[in-house]
Amino acid sequence: MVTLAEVAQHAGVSASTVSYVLSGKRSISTGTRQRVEESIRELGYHPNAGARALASSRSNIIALMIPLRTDMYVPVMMEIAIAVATTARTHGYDVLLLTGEEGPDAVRRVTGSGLADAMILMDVELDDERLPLLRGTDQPSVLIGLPADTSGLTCVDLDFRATGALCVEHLAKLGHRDIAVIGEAPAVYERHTGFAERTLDGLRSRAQELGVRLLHRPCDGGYDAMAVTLARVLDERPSTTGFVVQNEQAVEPLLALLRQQGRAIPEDVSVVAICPEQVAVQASVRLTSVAIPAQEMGRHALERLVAKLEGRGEDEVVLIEPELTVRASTGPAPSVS
Amino acid sequence: MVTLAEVAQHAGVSASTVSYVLSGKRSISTGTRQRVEESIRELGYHPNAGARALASSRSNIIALMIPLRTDMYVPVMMEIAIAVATTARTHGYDVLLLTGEEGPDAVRRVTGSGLADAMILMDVELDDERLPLLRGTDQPSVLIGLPADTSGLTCVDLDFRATGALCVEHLAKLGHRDIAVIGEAPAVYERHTGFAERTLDGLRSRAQELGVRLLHRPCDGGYDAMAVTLARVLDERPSTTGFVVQNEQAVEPLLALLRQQGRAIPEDVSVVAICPEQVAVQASVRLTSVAIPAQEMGRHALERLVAKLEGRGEDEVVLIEPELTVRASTGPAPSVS
DNA sequence: AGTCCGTGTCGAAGCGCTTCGACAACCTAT
DNA sequence: ATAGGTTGTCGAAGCGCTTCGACACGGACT
Repeated sequence: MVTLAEVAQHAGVSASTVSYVLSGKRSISTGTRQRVEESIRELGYHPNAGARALASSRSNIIALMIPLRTDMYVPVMMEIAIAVATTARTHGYDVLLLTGEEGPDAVRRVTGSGLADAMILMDVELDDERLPLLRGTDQPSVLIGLPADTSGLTCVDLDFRATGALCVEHLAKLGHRDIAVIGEAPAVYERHTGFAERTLDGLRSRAQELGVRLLHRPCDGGYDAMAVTLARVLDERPSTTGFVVQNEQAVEPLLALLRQQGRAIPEDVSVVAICPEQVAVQASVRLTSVAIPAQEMGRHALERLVAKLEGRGEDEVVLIEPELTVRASTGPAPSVS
Repeated sequence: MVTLAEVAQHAGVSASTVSYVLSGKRSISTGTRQRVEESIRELGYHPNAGARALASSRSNIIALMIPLRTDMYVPVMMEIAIAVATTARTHGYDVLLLTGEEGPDAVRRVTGSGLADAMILMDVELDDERLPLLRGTDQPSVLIGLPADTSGLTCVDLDFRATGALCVEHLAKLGHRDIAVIGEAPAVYERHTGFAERTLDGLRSRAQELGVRLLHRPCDGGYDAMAVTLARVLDERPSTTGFVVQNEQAVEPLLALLRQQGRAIPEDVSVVAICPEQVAVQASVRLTSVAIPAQEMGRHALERLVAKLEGRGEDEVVLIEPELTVRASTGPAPSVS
């Protein structure tokens, strides 16, 4: 294990000089700098993380709390996590992975121990129990997702209300007057995860504005659940010609079931999905969809956080503008015959 | 920020005593211990991670390198990562998330800086360039996946060779004599990720033993790729009645396409999948499958690693026994008519 | 010539913890 | 009673780094 002191000796300078070469916090003559850098390379020196953290009270680590539930919108979570991790590296940070399991205690532990300099929370509930802790500490944090009360917090999220509105708009413009919304799993609503409710809000209010009828049903993933839900929907509103699906895991089942019933997409029914790009493209019908920009969310969150760490950047709510991509799953509503 | 010294003062003992209460490395009288513990609670003390790491040269952090590619077997990766993280906590460790992006440098950085005490590598290639580094350091590590040469390494993986064998066996026993294997994406084979090749090995050798004909085709995920692949397979081997699918993303497309061609599952063709339990259960047909035990792999890997950190535990290769669960997608081969 | 300032370097203190050796106090076996 | 062993506690020395103040030096001013 090579130490700063050894590098200093090798380069014929003092330890502090080496430190300043590394941090750039004081000016160093070109000659000295080069000599030091050469020594560092030659000896294969890596600064000791613990010592650094102790002396500077900065760990250069960012904590990322991901939800424990591995059964929901997994690819999105993963993509966000990866985006956070890779972006973090470009700013000199590493990422500590915390699962929701510990709950609020994890926040206490991390801030208390100086393990991380800042944290990113995913899967934020409307009234999340971790929020008071975040407000009560001066450790910077960013939420991915939107709680009910965002005062004093920095949040990054897709604008799900606008997303909902966009979907309705698209279908309405095509002449659909009866739209069914296949929502997330009931558990998601029960947990009051904001995004699902906000999507619904956006759907409903735009539907009302446009005079479109909306029927919303939560739905678990998988074929069986989707079959039951679809049957109920069509029973209650046989005139339904447009679908908005928010549960990734229900997308493919819905398409298959519709097809199976002899309803052609998009001739008889149109389907808009709210899902990652990849799902929309790989589905059995190229889906008109609003993409969930997981990568962008992760990157954004991290960059906001770094800004806060560097003293720039206020608390603010960043809502990413949704974009609807028209593909092959939507078309004009069938004319009433 | 409460320090050890403050706790010591509050409890009326020396700093070292508090430290020993915390670590349990020396015996402490019950009275003293209780007093100290009370002070800790009262003051809300959390040991400083950096100081601890510096003094003890142990960070209590485990690095987890996950693949960068977010488009492949994502749920499996995520589940492993979560299992690693939660299991780590039960042993007092935290998990640092590294993406493959940095490549071998990440290994150098982490071992060099003492950022982590040990590491877990996922997505190991047969001849992975990180392996020499691992062998050259005394930092413990565990691979999830199996490289070509496992000497001096600890590896945890599903026994994919046995998995392949199991699939063929099951189909053969049902009377299928012509089996098509829908493999992972071509890119996976090109990267020489061991598991895909080992599965194929197992499939082939058992097929030969049982006198079954095998046709293997790599296949990207999604409908289009699957459609092309399936057409080729059926063209080349019209007598195919059994399928083994290894690419999660191809499962549903395959089922849909078969159905679309009027081939009933399992009456006309049988399908065995190698995929996470959830995929098998949620598919449009309940799939006979060999589960990829992601959680178990993550937990196992972590526990091996902790064992090594504690001086117990040798280098060894742990192959998890595959289990085939019969569901509704396989049945007797149609009698030749 | 003397003063002032900016630049580059160094020494030393200290971050909060672990751990080693020392030692007082007590208990047991002679 | 005395030697020998436990048991519980303390003080002090670092772990490897950052950072502050000091200072030497040379150039640009009066």
